[in-house]
Amino acid sequence: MEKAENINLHMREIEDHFKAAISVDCVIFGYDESELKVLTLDCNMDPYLGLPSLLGDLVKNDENLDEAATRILYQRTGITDVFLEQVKAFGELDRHPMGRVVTIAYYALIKVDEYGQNGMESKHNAKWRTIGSLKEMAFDHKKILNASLHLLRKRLIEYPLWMKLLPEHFSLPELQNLFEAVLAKPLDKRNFRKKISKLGIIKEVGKKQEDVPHRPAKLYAVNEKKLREDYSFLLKNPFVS
Amino acid sequence: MEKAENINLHMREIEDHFKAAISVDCVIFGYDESELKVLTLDCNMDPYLGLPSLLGDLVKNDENLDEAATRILYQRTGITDVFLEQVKAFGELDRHPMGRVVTIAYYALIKVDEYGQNGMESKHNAKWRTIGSLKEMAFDHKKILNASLHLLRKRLIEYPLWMKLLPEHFSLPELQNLFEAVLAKPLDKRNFRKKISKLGIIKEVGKKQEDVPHRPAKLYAVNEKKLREDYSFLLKNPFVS
DNA sequence: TCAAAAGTGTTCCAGTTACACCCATGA
DNA sequence: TCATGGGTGTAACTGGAACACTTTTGA
Repeated sequence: MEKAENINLHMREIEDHFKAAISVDCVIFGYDESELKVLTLDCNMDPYLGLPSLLGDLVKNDENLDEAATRILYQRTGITDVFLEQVKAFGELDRHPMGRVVTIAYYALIKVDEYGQNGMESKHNAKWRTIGSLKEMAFDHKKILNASLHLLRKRLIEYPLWMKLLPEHFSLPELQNLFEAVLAKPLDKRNFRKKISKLGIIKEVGKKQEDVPHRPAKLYAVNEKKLREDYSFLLKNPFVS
Repeated sequence: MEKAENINLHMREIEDHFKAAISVDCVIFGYDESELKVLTLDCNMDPYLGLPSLLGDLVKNDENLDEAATRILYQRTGITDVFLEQVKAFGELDRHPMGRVVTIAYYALIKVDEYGQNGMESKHNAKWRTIGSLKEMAFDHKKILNASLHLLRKRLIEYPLWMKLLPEHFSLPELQNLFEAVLAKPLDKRNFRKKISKLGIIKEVGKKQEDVPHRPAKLYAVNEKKLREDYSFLLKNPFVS
């Protein structure tokens, strides 16, 4: 009796209670020209007109949060098979001028060369901007970006996530530049190479850089076999376990 | 013109769009009798009748997520000044039988002795259960617990969060037991003591255990001065930076 | 032959692990 | 005096940090 009342009360609460819109915002990281970049739009909403914003959308009623993030990525970039991980929820009262919108932040890692091939950048008005150039952003997106970058730095040290940002063939100097760009600090070349080679998850492809005005670097690719043995979750499931 | 339309479209989307209820669920950790425990309720909702559940509530329209978590803690335990950190959002479609409820998980660390003094346990029907005993839980709360425990383990290694779980005066064996309970693995006594003493954030209080049938252990307390120097954020702001 | 970046090993220090015995207390 | 857990140091190992010169290519 009392229990049934409790349940009814609870049902009513959910039915009648203030409900908020739920959105997903994606911090889409790319690595290009030795710099870490984020895909942004120009905000078209007061009072943030013209400021860079992340790519986001409201969550639909038939998709869970991961699916919403995947959909947004696909709609905005045409890319599937993306590495995505949830960062956290942001729910300040005043974070959205149109009302209460709680947003779930995700970060994504994509290969800029594949994205560029689809020619999606101009189609969707999305712009790659370097991390350093993003001083002011729309909504609380700067806060979201900072939290995402913080997480990315931790993840990059723990897991070989860099493979999600690089083209199929890459050189060790490129890889080191990527680390330096993400971690925002210089690394020792010899120590870096030692650490990478001990991981054993890259292999030479027998090619070299071309058209460079200096000694060309050897090119490497991810060693899928070794990767499967040590980090199978990175292949199977795009979401870090 | 086009922009204004866009904004109107966006407003309408937020106004009209499917909105979900947003809740906060708290994984309240406590340490007692050499075991890591979680504060739970008995679920009174089908189909989870009688299963242990976390303490949660819907988020109100005038509070942000952190405030909601703090309020839930206070209402359920009477404790203020709690250490809280967001874990992540959980938003599976079928996670709540009454409809779409996206929940934001937090974990909290409280001192069981203070909580017990308030006599809140019986008043609120909340029960301390050991981690090991929680095999099946209501909703997706087992998943939430696992994610929270995972985060706690990482945090405990990085920061002296254990001070949030221990009484004012504690012994080194107690502290080591806490680590072993959270990490679920045995630690070497001498190495453990070396590491703790090198941190320099605890000091002897000049007392010993009483009423133990063996050599009594020395009691320690947190060295607030050193803590302020090294981890001021743990005192100022309950949320990990 | 020069400029520019690629590539390569060794030494040192610090932090982690492994390990065994004596001590203080109450019964 | 015995049982129980508290308290202590050292040696080997491992991972990270510092560091400078030779090689390969295109211009």
